[in-house]
Amino acid sequence: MEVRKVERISKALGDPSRIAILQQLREKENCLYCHEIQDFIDLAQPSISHHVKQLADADLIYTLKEGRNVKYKLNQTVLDEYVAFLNTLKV
Amino acid sequence: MEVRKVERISKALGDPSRIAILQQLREKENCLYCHEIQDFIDLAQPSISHHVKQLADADLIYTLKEGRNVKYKLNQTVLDEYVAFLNTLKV
DNA sequence: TGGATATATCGATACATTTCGATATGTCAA
DNA sequence: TTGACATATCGAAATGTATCGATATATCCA
Repeated sequence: MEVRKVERISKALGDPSRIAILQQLREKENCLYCHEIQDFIDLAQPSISHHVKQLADADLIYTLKEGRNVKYKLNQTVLDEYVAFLNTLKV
Repeated sequence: MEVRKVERISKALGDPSRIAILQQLREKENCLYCHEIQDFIDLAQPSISHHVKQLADADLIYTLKEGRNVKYKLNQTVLDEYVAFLNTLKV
């Protein structure tokens, strides 16, 4: 994995709201709707939109449009590749 | 692992200079001296000092004083714990 | 069609991080 | 002891990120 990509993913993971989104995504069996995020993150709607964009731009999540709703799923491949990179740092 | 800690580690990993330091630490068989960092990172000395501090504050590296030199080692336990946390995000 | 709902974008402000020169601290060696 | 070296800290400037209100866009439904 490219260093630039590792940087992007690490930055995306470096925020409590975004970590919470990923954790909730896991809780919801990998199917989280955008409007559900307001239930557990106390931020204005544009801020939430900003955070999911960071996660999507880092390819950590897929975004799937369903009418006027947006559904998210974890991109497990990218997460695995990130973990694989981290493991190469070990001796 | 606490979310606050995950955030700290992720932020530490979210910078190309700090990634380079960890990669070089790996290259050097887990024994990197502070003054060696200037050989592969083109930043002023205080900036390098700042970056290793971020890594140390995140517990990703140990710092060992040897006279006027400082030696770094990877904290493999913390890296493993971080990876373990990332794996809990998977379904 | 028109009003309501869901999400994204814009522009501004506040806050955090990076970077550096200057300087402090600590250690070695002559 | 003194001078040179290695690293850390400080303070300031530049840059990047988070947050919000306002507004745009797209979709649904009555």
